[in-house]
Amino acid sequence: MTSLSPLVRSFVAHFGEMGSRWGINRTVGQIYALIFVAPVPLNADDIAEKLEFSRSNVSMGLKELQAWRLVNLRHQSGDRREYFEAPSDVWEIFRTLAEERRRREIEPTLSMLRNALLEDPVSDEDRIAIERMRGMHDLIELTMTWFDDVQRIDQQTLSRLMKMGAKVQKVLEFTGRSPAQSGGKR
Amino acid sequence: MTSLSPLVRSFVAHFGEMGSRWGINRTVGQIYALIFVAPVPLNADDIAEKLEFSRSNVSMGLKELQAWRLVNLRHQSGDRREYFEAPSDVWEIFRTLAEERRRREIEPTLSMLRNALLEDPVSDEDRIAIERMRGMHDLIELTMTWFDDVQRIDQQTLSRLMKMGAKVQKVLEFTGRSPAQSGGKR
DNA sequence: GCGGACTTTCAGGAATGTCTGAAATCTCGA
DNA sequence: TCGAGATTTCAGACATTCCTGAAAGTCCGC
Repeated sequence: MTSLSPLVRSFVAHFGEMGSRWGINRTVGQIYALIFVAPVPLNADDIAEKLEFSRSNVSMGLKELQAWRLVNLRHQSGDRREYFEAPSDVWEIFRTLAEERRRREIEPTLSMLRNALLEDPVSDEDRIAIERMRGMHDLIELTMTWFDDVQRIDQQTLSRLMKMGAKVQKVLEFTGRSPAQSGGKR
Repeated sequence: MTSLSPLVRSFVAHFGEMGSRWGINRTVGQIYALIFVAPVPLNADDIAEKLEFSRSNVSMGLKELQAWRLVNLRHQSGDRREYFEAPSDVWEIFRTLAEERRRREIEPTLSMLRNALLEDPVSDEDRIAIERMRGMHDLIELTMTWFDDVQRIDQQTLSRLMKMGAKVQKVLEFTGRSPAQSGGKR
């Protein structure tokens, strides 16, 4: 196997960088970038060789990517090694990422906030703190409900909706739903 | 100034944790959490005392929060110190965060991808890599355009739209635009 | 149940990132 | 211009995270 083309090299480097800004470690980002642009599934040795990482480092990175459900395993006949590939559909990757982050980070945050909202404020400071937390809780919850809904829309329609952007608002005005009456601001 | 209530303490701790998972350092997360729930603007000494950080650590944290435009400065008459507060509107905080992340991370990524798309593939592998990168580029660009649009919708309408969730799809079917013909897989 | 191909685990060294106190800098009133 | 209060900078101590090679583990055909 030959070494990386400059094109792929720069892509890989960039996602290593991005990964580390998003709380994913650099090598994991690089491994994923490589798998993503590869024309065929790769095995751990391929990756170690191309990125010049130790074999064990690659093993750990792949394990992490599997925990994030970002890679699919393939087997090639007559070869016992495992081959890894990324979904070629970028939407799917984003969706998986969002789901995992939600499970790992958003849900625990929501549950911490819910607990806080049940507390009896022992002071004025607490009372105000709880008020603020409620604002955050409500926004996160609304966003998550919306996200659930949106996930059920098929991709084509979603694409179309997104391209409409703000125009959706116009369409909405025809639905008869009282236009901006009372409305809980905040 | 008395020490933190258990309620606030756990909120602060949680956001320290979250911060470190999102590529923001722990102390910065804690400082922001404290400012967010505080009933009044805080100065650097208040923060250092309540969180038991060194004064200089707080100074650096606040500088970072300012760079992210997440805090507003206040001055109190007869006091030369600077007081910091967070917007009490959580939407505004999220919007600012999204804008900054976009500027710092998404835009550079888009520009790297655009450069890649202009390259002449020197091999089959490159050709496929470019194909994949185009998919990613297009999705990011679509999302960003959509995001721009959505930002222009006022909060109340946006809230209403989000609560509709997938129902928006139904409304769309009345617009005459070919109703989900062919049907996007998945 | 043996041998070999492949993978994972793990202790500890390397690299990175964070936090501090001391000193420098800034700012404003007198 | 001075000086006191307030803030920032920065070198190095400290802490965390990452990465590696060696060793152990797993799996399968025979």
